[in-house]
Amino acid sequence: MSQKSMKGMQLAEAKSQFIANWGRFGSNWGINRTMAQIHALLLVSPDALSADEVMEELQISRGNANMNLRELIDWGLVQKVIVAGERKEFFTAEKDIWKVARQIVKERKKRELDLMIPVLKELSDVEGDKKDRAVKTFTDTIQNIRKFSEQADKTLDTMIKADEHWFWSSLMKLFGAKH
Amino acid sequence: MSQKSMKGMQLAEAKSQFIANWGRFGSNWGINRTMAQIHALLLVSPDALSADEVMEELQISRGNANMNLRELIDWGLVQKVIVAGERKEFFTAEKDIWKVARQIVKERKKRELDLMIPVLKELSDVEGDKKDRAVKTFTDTIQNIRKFSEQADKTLDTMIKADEHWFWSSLMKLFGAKH
DNA sequence: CTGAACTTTCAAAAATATTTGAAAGTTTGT
DNA sequence: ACAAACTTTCAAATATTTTTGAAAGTTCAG
Repeated sequence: MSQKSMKGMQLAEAKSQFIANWGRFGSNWGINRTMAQIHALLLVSPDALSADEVMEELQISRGNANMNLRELIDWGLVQKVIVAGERKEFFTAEKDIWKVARQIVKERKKRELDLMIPVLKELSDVEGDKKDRAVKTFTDTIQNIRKFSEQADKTLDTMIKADEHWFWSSLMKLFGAKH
Repeated sequence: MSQKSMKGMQLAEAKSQFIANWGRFGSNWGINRTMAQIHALLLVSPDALSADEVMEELQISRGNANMNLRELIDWGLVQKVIVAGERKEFFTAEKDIWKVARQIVKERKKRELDLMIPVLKELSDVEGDKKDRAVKTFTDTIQNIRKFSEQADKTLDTMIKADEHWFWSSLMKLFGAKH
């Protein structure tokens, strides 16, 4: 790789760095590396890309491209675009990161928190003597997690509906006021 | 007593359900299943457990238990406990979920956001004609992600330092007022 | 110092997840 | 209806992650 310079790098290099990094971090987020890379590629592409262009750019197979594009659509992060006069499908990603983050929060809440809350409710009323330390620790911990989850549930719902400017400026006012 | 009742399940079953679920969800969070299961086990154990007890309860090998306990300590979620008169080490987990969540946010921020921000900074000043749509889309998207990340960085720092009651009640006041 | 008790390491095995590519399926223009 | 253009499927191959367990390392009481 090139040495660090005062000037920025060329677009092609910057793009592949971005794709590599987005892919690396994506895998900590329950999203697989290729999916995150396709997402990154579409995020920085001015125009919608075809499956072939994605395959070519990322050097992946047709099946892989198809499957991950489908999953990105499923997550609401990518849309199909119909181009007049073209037979094949094109794909484009929402570029406003606030909307992307909101969408991810929305989907993860649906896939995780909304499934966990009923389980916690079920586990809340375990049988047994409340004087038994094992029972007490169990019920206290579950109750604590449950309260936390319900609080988080409400907060995330608010965020999902929020406008970016209102959200950040409210938080900043609030948190700034504290010190 | 009664086999089928409206009442909750027995402790042993509830415990294993909780461990299984915490493990299942943990894997969406950059934490592996066994690590999350050990964490769950310690969360509901009134006393600190030895490595042997963890191995026995979760039916895992010594190496696996050792490695995942070490990683949990690394994440700041589990501590070693010295028990007077005992030679072996015992392990215990913080049970206050607010503290657990704060610790997870702190670590993930350190491992992800704090690494991503400098990369975005580097990618911000790509060379090239700003009239070129490819260049413009790239720089705009990176800039957008960067702004978002810096905003999130500040907000998470506030949360990491916050007291639970203050945090939730502030958010509720704020968000409740909006409707 | 010695050996029992305990912890850590790590190469090989097992389990999981991802990717490939060719065949099957679908759509559309003529 | 036909066939070219395109998309989807999925079983097999690959890659990655996790787990095992025995050996090496450490600690400590006597």
